[in-house]
Amino acid sequence: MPSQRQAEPRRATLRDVAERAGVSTSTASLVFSGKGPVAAATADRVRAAAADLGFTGPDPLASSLRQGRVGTVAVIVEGPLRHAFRDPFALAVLDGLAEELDLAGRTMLLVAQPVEHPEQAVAQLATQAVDAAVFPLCGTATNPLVEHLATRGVVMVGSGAPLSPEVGHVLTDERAGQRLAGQHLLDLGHRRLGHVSMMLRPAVATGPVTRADVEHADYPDAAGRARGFLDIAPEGSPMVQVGELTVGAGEEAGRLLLDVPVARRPTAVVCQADVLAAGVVRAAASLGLRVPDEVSVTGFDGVDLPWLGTTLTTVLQPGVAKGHALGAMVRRRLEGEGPVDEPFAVSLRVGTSTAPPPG
Amino acid sequence: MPSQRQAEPRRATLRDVAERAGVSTSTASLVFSGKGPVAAATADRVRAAAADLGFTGPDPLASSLRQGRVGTVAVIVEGPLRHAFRDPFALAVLDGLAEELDLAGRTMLLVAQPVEHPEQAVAQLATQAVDAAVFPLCGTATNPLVEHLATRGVVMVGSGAPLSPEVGHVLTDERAGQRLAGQHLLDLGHRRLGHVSMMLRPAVATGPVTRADVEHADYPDAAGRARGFLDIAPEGSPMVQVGELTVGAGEEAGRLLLDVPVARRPTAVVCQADVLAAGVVRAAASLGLRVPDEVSVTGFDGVDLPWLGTTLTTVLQPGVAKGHALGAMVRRRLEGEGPVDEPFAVSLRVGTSTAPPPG
DNA sequence: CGATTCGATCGAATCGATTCGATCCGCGCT
DNA sequence: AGCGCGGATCGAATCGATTCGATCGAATCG
Repeated sequence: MPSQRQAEPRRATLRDVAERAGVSTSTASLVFSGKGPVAAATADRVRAAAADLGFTGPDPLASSLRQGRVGTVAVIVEGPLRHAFRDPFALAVLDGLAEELDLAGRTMLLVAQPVEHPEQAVAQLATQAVDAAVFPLCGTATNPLVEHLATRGVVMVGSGAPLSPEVGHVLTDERAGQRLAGQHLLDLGHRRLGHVSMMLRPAVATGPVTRADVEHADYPDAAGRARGFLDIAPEGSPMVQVGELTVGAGEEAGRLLLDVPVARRPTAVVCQADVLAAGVVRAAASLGLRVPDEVSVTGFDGVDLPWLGTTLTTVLQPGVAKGHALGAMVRRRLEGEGPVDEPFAVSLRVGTSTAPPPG
Repeated sequence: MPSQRQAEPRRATLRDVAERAGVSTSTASLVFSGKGPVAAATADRVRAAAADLGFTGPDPLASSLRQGRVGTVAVIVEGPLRHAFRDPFALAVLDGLAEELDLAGRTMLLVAQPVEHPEQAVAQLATQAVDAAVFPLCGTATNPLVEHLATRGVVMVGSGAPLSPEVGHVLTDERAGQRLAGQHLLDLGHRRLGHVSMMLRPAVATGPVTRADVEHADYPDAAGRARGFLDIAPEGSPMVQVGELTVGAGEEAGRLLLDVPVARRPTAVVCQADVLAAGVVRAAASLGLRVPDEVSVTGFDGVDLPWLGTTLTTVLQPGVAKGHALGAMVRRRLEGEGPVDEPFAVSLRVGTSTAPPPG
């Protein structure tokens, strides 16, 4: 191999710049940070020297070390990104968060935490300097990262999980929200309801679940919504959980609920997410059932699914706004506020996917 | 406000640990990095001291400053995340990239670069320490970040853009790839082709475009694919570009091409992306045209669109693999390799969305 | 048994900035 | 003329580690 004999030009430092401008490094520092009074002429000399030397600005590392501020916020996402972000709602939250953090001059460090080995994320984050960590998507109730970050003194913010007194939350009342959708169906006259739940614990397959499964759930948000459904649903209403948050899984779940003798078939299906509801609508179509005439379907989130002919009746939870709220909470916590929980309001949006039951 | 009189416990440092264990900080450092020979007994004492003091490990900032290695790779995404990642292909690339970087112990710093004010990203990145920067989605041909990062000596890798000798690329031969799809249609007997292009420049509206627009395009990938189409398409074939990479925009474009007198209507539409092709399929459906019997449609990427009844005939470009390739190139460049371009192979996958023309 | 070598440990320099307190100078005020 | 003040600048300490070279004792070798 060609021995690269170009004595590595060594990038210019603040000291080089100061020297060239004939000032002390302290003065040069003031020029770039703008924190102290510097004569205009001096400042110009320093800037000229910097330009000559190709000095782009103080080294972020050294600067952060001294100031004790990094400007980076870890964003923890459970599972592979292509799963987590397949849900448009997750994307919306992420986007709102990004906008809000931008405003505060902070950048997102994206950390994908493996579902099977969540502890691996600890090693990954241990070598990264961060001011705060956000759990933007409701994940498991407990998370090995919490202890690590807590002892490091890193501020944590989440949206329902992980559960810990150290984590501040932007909290949706999942239970009441889901009840809203269920009640709407009862009001329309439905009496046979089905439910499609998000994953109640990691690594499950799509299939029926019981009240007991809900009690022992690992994902607080899914459990909360399931409780909301149980609050209003007649005893024995069929419930199915999906293995992943996708239209395909929703369709599979929908078939499980709808492909049964008509006497047992629910006249309405309450889904914990719009993507799942979209799947159920597709399942209904493939079974020759018209929505909403023969089956009503509700979702959760209120995301945009232009390819679905129908506008879903759904529990509206503005994702971008939720991201903003998370970002704002990060900012407040970095300013010294303690870990508090803040409510995030949801509401029912009636679309064209619900109607009175047939007959 | 309650004056917080808890004299800030000051987090333990390596020196504190060393002192408590009765060793020098150099030895303590060796214990944590495992870089030198340390007697087992000594190591245990140090670890015990660390546990007592709640010392989680060396401060990442100080460590990085000394070692000149941060472990962070900036990932630049043009436009709001909810737009960029609405395309499943983009997600797949991101995911592959994340996996590959993880393997190398590096973390992704996600930077959303505003389309209208791309220069704002410079300020954002200027305060962040990064080892490398990746442009995983083919963006505009030029980017203000390139100059900034180049003078900082940050390694850059992209997938087709920005165009600069400093940036190494994982390169899809867009033109040849798109030609594959076009040729397939010609072979089937089609003679009237239409084309749906991705954005040829930032901030455009969905609408017709000409050969000249292709020449002056700002997005190399869209331009390349358009050239591939032009290579094989009969003179005067209608072309439309979309304003955003979504199914909705594709549908709009599809209507523009297909909602015309039958004599002028293309019998096949070549699309630059699967999401756009999906939109065209929907447009055809809403116009009462059967796919593929009355209209053939081809896509690009080969992503999973379970909700679309059809399997698209498409130019297969495995996204996760491309992400891996990008990550691998980052690693090699950080090991000293220069900025080279590496080809990324694509192939035609024949699905159920193409057939011989009617009649 | 003296010379070597090796393993374990330490001291000090270094990475590249920020910031506190001190110094210097010129100006206005009395 | 003397005093005080504030703007501009500088020197030195500091942030929290890593690493190079030196030291020292014990084990190995001839």
